Amino acid sequence: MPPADPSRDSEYLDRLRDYYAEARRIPTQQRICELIGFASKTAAKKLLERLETAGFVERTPDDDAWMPTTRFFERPLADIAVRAGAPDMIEGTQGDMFLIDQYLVRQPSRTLMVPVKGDSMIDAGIHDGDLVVVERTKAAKSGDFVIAIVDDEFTLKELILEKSKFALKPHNPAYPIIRPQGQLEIFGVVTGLVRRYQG
Amino acid sequence: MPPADPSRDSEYLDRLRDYYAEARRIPTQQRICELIGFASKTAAKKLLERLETAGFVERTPDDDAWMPTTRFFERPLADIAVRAGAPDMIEGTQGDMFLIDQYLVRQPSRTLMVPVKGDSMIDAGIHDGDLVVVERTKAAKSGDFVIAIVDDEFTLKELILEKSKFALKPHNPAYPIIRPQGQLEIFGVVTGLVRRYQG
DNA sequence: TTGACAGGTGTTCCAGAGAACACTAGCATG
DNA sequence: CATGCTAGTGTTCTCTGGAACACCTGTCAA
Repeated sequence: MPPADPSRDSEYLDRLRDYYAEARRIPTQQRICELIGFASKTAAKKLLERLETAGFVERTPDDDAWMPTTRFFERPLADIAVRAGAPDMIEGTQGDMFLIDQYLVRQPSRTLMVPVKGDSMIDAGIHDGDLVVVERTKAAKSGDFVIAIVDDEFTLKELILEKSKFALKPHNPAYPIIRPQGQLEIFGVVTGLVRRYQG
Repeated sequence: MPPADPSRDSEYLDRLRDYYAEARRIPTQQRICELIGFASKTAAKKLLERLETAGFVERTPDDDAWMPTTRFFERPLADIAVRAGAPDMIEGTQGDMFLIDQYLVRQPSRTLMVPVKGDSMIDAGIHDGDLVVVERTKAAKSGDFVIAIVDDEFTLKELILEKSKFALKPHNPAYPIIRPQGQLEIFGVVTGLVRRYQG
């Protein structure tokens, strides 16, 4: 038997990551045995349980299968605060697509992307040309950035509570606070933002 | 029996997408029945086969399970500039579809995500806690936002040309321009930005 | 009118995925 | 030295996921 190497699991984890990149799922216990060379499924099961306590995988909500956590995809996430030198060890890999999507979108069927027009939210770091991730169902609360419908126009503002009435506050001193007369119609809540530089 | 509705599958697809967002896998035939209301697993199987020909799912390399394709992760892109009233037209599939990852990442193997620390770029709309998309290969040019290595520390600044020498300019008046003595080492070029609101 | 097809229901059957349990070899620790 | 923990092997059992097949019923086209 090989000596107990505490860093061996990270090598195993790499195998699982490679498999996930191809098949987009955590391998079965049987396939883990093939991938790593275990002779017994129990070893695979225990490995998964170790990876669970380490925070790389977790049970599905139905508790009938394993799923990766965000830490599972963590490889291309560089920690610039800690690292000194040795930048080459943090190369990204092919299979890590859809990390961003999963980071931003919780309920796909209720989520859409909305391009930002204008600079009324510039002081909140939301620029013209950015794309905001909008979740339609979410109940908007004071302090949320929302897409509201004012005079048949869509507008992105912060929802605030002013004397127990809702109002829309731009983040740009050049624009006034919007205090709607009747009902304030909220199209959706901004849950994320995406920006692309240079072309 | 309900009338054959050609757009019914897209509603089913939404259920699968929501399930995938939670459990990170295509549901089993049995669970598809629960999610949608099918009484027979065969209906679930045929649905998956339809979605395969439509290009939303495919078989794993081992041909023992279903996995999502890139089309599975497409999000609707709303054009609020056109709007005028009818926001619900965006519900349908007719609008443009859009892949966040593809939008931000051109070369996955050369791309990584870097969390932003500090507020030295706040005036450029880059906040503490944002994630920037960094491409390692790209040749940096004046005007680019770059991750540079200064004194063994990673720092995010704008690369500028000052008297035919490169320097690093923060976008926050509280910080000074960095004029490196010797070689200025560029780790990568910022090609995108991702921000998540509320939790 | 008559197919043919699409989208379902219902049923049977089997492989395999995972749980559970007993057991073992190294390695640390008191 | 005993003790216990960790990371494995090997085995059995159960249950479920999926394939296959027969059948049903609206819709549309010829």
